[in-house]
Amino acid sequence: MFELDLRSRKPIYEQLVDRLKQLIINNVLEKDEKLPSVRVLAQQLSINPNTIQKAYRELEAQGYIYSVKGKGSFVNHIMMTDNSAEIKKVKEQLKKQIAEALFLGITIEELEKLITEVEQSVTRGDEDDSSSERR
Amino acid sequence: MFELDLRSRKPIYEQLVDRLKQLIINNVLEKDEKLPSVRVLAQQLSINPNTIQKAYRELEAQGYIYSVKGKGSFVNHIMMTDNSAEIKKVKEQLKKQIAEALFLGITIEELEKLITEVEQSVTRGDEDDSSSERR
DNA sequence: TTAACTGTATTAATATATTTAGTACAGTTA
DNA sequence: TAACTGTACTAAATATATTAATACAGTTAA
Repeated sequence: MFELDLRSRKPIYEQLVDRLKQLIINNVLEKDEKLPSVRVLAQQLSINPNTIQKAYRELEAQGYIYSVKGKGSFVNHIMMTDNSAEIKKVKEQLKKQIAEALFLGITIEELEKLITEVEQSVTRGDEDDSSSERR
Repeated sequence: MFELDLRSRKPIYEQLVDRLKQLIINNVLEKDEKLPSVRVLAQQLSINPNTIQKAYRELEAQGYIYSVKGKGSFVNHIMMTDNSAEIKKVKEQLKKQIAEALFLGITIEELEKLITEVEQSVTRGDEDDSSSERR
């Protein structure tokens, strides 16, 4: 399904959360699509099922997936009823990132270009994972 | 100088780096201004000097401050000669955050409003720390 | 019903990362 | 010289992340 960096200082379960979020956001995983079971995914990635479970639990708490005992975990079809807390968090984080970007010399034009880029790739449903690891 | 959340899962030195970055970016700390010495700040915050040192080392590596043995640590007046790696990192992170924001229902208009907000507060030199703890 | 799958929970052991503590050395300043 | 600065290092303590093993309950299909 994807790769992890076991040597990274970033915890595995956080990598999992980020990666799965991206796949959901970019429509690679469709609404109601079934995710691999904790045991299967653990075997595929050669890590412990508990670590997968921790990631799934976090994704469920953030409203990205829902889990049904005995059936599996699925991509959420509606956003969680109350995501205002999450929205606030993302906005705060964005403000910090934008301030840092401007400080580093990135122009407003570049920032707006980033937005349109992301907007297009998301609506097209691309898997634009510019973060790295293509092999 | 500021507060830390010792109960947070986020390492203290990372909180320090983030907080000091914000102060520098928002011009609360001016160019060439002297930061508190590692020992003094450690005492003020009731944490170990080594933790401060680790944060300062990180800030120096990222080009935000410079340190002179025997004199102290100071806010950098010029950005580091090569911050392209940092710029790339910030851009990647921004793309992820923007994708998440759009997914959560934040509109492009809101994103652009965020940019102008940040841009104005930075150029005005406000300490717009909307993240919290005003007392 | 049974067998094989699912999520979930719990406890213990292990590994890794963070923080503290203590000490030392070198440069600066008055 | 005395008191400040940054920096480096080792060791111990603490916190966090990961693994391992096991158990239980719901689902599905033979």
